Amino acid sequence: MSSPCSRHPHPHRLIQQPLTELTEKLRSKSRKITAPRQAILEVLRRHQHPITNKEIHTALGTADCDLATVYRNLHTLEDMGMVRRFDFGDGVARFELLEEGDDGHHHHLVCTGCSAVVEVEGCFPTELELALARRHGFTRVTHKLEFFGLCPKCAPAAPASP
Amino acid sequence: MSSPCSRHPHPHRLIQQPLTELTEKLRSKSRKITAPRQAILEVLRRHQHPITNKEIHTALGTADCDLATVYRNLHTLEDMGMVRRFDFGDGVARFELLEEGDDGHHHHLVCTGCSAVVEVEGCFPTELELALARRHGFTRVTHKLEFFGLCPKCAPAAPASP
DNA sequence: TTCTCTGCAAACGCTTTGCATTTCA
DNA sequence: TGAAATGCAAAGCGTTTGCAGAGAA
Repeated sequence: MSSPCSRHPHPHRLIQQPLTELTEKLRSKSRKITAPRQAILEVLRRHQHPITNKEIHTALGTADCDLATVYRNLHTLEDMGMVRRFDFGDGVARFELLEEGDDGHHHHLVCTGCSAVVEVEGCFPTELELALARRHGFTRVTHKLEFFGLCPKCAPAAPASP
Repeated sequence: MSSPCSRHPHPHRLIQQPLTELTEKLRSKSRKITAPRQAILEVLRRHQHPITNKEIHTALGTADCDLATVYRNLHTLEDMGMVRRFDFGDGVARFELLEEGDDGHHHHLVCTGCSAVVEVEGCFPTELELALARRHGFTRVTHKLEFFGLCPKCAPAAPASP
């Protein structure tokens, strides 16, 4: 890919951060380390693609807590910069745990058939974004970019197309 | 901008299509030309940026119809390819009327302060998208891309930043 | 007359919120 | 003890849907 941006240090989303490191971050901002919160972090740590509140809630299993608590915690974690919100355009928020020092800026290729997700290394070229900002006098410009298509498994089901 | 895509024949969104041409398109697909439908098309024709169902409903004024009718009509128009849906990530669908022959693929720069919208000429380089599709074996790959930032009017309100 | 569309009202799914209670520090 | 977090239930919001009646072809 010709012009990947530099904001993307963790292309494989393998969260190496131990749970203790995560809870430490909570402690440092005087947030309490509760059972639901730890369980939610564990679920996020195990998943390498964005997951919804409901999926998190289901994945909690024994460590079950109220769905509202999941929502509240994801807001908290987002505010603290520990988690990043993604929008696949289906009206449901999805979240990924962030590695230390990663701002989480990256994109996905989502199968419109089976919802399989591939993490994308490329990014909208930064120069284009800067040019755009300059041209219209905007500051603090970012972008949201997601790709959609049919994965190899789902492709045969649909009529031929490039 | 280095690599604009070719799918964007109408950068200024000045809808020149007369209402009769639009209703003709409806007629050709055996959809009825009703008062609410005409009024909705008129509203869309007058607006050069994506607007929400509720905004359309409000803009109807005297030609008022049920909000559900607005929703239903925008689905119909979308299915017919006369309108394109956009998602600014705030959980509300927005629509733009399409010119004949335009598939509506373009992007926006949205002010996070006042919601001002600028239509963007640039696009994610097609070659990158194709490379991405090839690499992961996906077909029919498209993307959703929107830019967000602070417009000149809203910039002073926030602390200095590039 | 037939098929589509509309209004109305109810329901839906995701998300947020108020409040009393519990839990962590 | 005090601040923060939780469970529960209700509400909020955008959107969809069922149904009976109205309207276009």
